[in-house]
Amino acid sequence: MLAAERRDHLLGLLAREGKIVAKDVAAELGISEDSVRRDLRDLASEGLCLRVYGGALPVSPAVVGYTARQTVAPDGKRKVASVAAGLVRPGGALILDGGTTALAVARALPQDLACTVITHSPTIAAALLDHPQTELFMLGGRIFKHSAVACGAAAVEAAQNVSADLCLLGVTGVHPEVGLTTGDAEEAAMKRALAARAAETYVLASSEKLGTASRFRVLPWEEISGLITDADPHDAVVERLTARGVEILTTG
Amino acid sequence: MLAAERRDHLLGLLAREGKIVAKDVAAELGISEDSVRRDLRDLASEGLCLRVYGGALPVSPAVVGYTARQTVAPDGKRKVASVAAGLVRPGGALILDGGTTALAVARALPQDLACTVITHSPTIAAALLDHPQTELFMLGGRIFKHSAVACGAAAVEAAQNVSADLCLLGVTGVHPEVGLTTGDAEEAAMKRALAARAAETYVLASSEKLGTASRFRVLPWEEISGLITDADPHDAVVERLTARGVEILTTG
DNA sequence: AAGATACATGCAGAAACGTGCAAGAACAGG
DNA sequence: CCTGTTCTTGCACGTTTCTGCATGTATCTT
Repeated sequence: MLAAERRDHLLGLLAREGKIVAKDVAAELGISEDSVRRDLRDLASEGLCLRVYGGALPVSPAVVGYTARQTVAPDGKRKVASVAAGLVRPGGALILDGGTTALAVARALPQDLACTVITHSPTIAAALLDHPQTELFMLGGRIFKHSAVACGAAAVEAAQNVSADLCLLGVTGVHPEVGLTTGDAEEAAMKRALAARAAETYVLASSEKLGTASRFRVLPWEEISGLITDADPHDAVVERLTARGVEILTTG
Repeated sequence: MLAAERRDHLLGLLAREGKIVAKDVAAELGISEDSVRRDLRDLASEGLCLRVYGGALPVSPAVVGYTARQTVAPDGKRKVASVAAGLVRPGGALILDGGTTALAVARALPQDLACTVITHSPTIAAALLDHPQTELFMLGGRIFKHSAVACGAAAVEAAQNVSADLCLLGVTGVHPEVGLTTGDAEEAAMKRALAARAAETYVLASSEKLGTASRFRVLPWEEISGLITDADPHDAVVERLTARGVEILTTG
């Protein structure tokens, strides 16, 4: 059994059954539980699954379900979200990506802020329903379960018809050389489409994502305006990015 | 059974039935009451449920906010939803309208039903994210706050590109002569667009809507396949509708 | 007030985890 | 073809986490 084959099997299982039990898979494939755990750890680090005690679950950041449902985002994400929310101008238009950090941004927006929010995430749209002054525009399309956002041809096409002042993107990996990456090709394409429709694009990246890279590139550094992170300004990765001319907004 | 899976089960139960009895769940899942209590304590500490003596209750929607987790539908709506959910065939495609009754239908769909659901409601999309077998398609457009669904030109246009076996519509008024009505012109247009894309259209109407009418007409009786209601089959309005040749599905 | 039920806590066995290590396979270069 | 390197895999070990039971306490019901 090839390693890649095994990973595919795991991802298939995750999509089909909605969960992976390390012990069962090990028995089924006749390999050690250690290998399964190693694979799951790798997949999780690429943002393709969510590791839990005993196995793994589909990565569904904002999904109603399982433990991924953090009502209260961890401290780092909240701070990043709060800085990002500060970039939104009254009367302006914001394109908001999916994911937990973006959801935290939606929650951090003042209740009575009068602006337009464009999103492809039903979760974020639902979260903004109680902002009476906020004009909401939903980009439709096929919903990708693992990321809980609309992706694919229809969604990308829908994105062509909007434009905004600011785009806030969440990603899986932030790497000085590789750029911004994510674990799914369709998602990457969608994020590109979103970024292309805004005058400025900022990336939301809590510190644990710095220095990591996933399979699919979203954008090179040249095409983004800046990075919002809770990492230390003297962090090695942050300094390499600064040297590359990337504007860094920290939560300090 | 994964610990995370158990927690999800609890949250699902909370959303579906509006309460959790620790003893019952323990028996149902074949685990100790202590584990259930521990889980409930954890969930409560995250603000995901309200711990009470003997079990737990959902937290108020205002607190959780972002998810579809509003209070449980009243009994009548739940019964209507359950009948409606029974119309959905595995492998089929369903167009699901917005509104509380439609949301109840979404919740009543079996967790592992393999079908396609097309909706213009972010709330309903969010509610179906944890159905791994369900293909979700979101119709985008401007979100109308009072009804929390996408309406308007973009949404109607998006609807032109889909088709389904079944459309389930919620309305505000159900009147033997006037037909189906709702309070907003854009919503009415959207509902018409949805109905036009399905082979069959059924209307969801809890009994309190029978005999009432709102300002804008959605569809005349000729264009719908039937009505799903919890009203008595001998109700005056129901009998008038039967006389007009409308198929009535009751919850009895 | 008393019995019943639910609860928190401590504890022990079990299960899952991470790490280091060694055997083996795949690979590159000589 | 041989050799050294790298990567993968499974095992062993100590650690952490989970789960069910027992105990004593709090809360509800009658």
